[in-house]
Amino acid sequence: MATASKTRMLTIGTVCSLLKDDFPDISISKIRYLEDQGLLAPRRTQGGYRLFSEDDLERLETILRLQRDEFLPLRVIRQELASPAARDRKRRRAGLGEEQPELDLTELCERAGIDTRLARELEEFGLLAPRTEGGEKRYAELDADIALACGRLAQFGIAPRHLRGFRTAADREAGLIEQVVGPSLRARNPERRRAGMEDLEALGELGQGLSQLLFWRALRRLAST
Amino acid sequence: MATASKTRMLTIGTVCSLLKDDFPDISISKIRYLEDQGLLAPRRTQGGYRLFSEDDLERLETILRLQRDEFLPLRVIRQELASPAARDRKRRRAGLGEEQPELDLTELCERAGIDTRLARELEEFGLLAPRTEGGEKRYAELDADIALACGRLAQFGIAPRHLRGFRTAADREAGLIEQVVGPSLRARNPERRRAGMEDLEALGELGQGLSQLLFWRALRRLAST
DNA sequence: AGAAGTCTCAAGTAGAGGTTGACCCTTAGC
DNA sequence: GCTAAGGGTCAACCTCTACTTGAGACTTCT
Repeated sequence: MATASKTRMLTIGTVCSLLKDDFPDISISKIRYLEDQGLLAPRRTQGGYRLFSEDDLERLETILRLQRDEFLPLRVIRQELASPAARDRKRRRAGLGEEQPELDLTELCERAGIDTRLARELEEFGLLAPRTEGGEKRYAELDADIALACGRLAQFGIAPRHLRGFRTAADREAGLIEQVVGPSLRARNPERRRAGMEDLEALGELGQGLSQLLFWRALRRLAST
Repeated sequence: MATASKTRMLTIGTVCSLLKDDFPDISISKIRYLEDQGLLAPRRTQGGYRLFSEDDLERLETILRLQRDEFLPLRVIRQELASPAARDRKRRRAGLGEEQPELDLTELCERAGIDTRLARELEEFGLLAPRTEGGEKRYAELDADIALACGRLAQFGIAPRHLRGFRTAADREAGLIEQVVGPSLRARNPERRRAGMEDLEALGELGQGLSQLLFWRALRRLAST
């Protein structure tokens, strides 16, 4: 009886109360129903009690999130979860970014009005993200704009390492949006993918607008003290 | 009977057969039902016949698409379509130091098109920051814009608690700038304070631009996988 | 041993999303 | 002006999803 007794297993009631915070309308009978519909398959004790692993718990959370936030019907959620095929494979360079011309380091520095030392530093802190191609770094146009902004900030005494936080914040915010539109973007239905791109665009605008407003408010508070 | 007879208007049966190709399960009764549910509002003849404009047709297509491909319930589609009233890009960004009129909760909710429950939630997570004055909460104009953005994000299933990160990021970024200009702003010398405000403004723009660019880059990466 | 928790299975419920039918009115074409 | 084809409302009905409830029996914990 060695196998898997290590990892903590949860009974249905425990699972239910754990999720009650995030999903107030969970219930024991609902969990059973979801199993009945083929969305969950918890282990069982010899006596027939359901035992939920951490993975089961996570899966259940995903189900509830898709249901609550994406309004997906269970039938669709089942499909979504059944196909881990959504993982990569597709080197589709679609949409949002049409193919952009790329720059090398010298061009970037010239465009941004910075020196290579600063560029190297920016790269070190993840503010520039070139792709390497045959030993050569290639920068997107966007990176030049980023470098320009950073260069000007540097003139105020704000070094790249201070700016790392900007990047991680942007990444986190994008990650949030990913959670929302990711499934659509990876959908098999091309119409749904297109809609996903549209949502991505809209959410991007909204998110950008929001952080802009919040940032501005914080600054104003700063100004008025 | 001169008015508006120029643009071609369609009867319900025509609309129905036009859409039959793309949406086989459309029906006259369904269109009527959608109107009943407040999703459509076609004009009427004196006799009471529905008359659909091209815009109505487009709107109907959108509804059917959202329903079929995104599985959105009508209630959500209605919201979705009702909101783009927020279309106006307000570049209004009054100077940092200026006095702004304030709003109370009701006004805020109305301006942002959200309900008080959401407003309360936003406040809970620090996205709205009213000042309390004699037991009354007073919101800045900026808060209304923030609430508007959050409301729209909520329609995408992004709840206030997911947005807390946006605020903390904005605060951290503002804090960074504070470190640079803070001393000037608190200086006794008014000339130096003025210069500090100018720097604050410039740094604000730069910081905002930077996080915008970084966010955009992260999204593009998302779009191209 | 006993209380608290869980099991299954059948039946019931609430709401979304329409459909159907009865009955009457409009509109376009002759 | 007549008439056929199409449209209007309204109430009742229907189907499907997503659960809930209750009865009766079993399991687990202490």
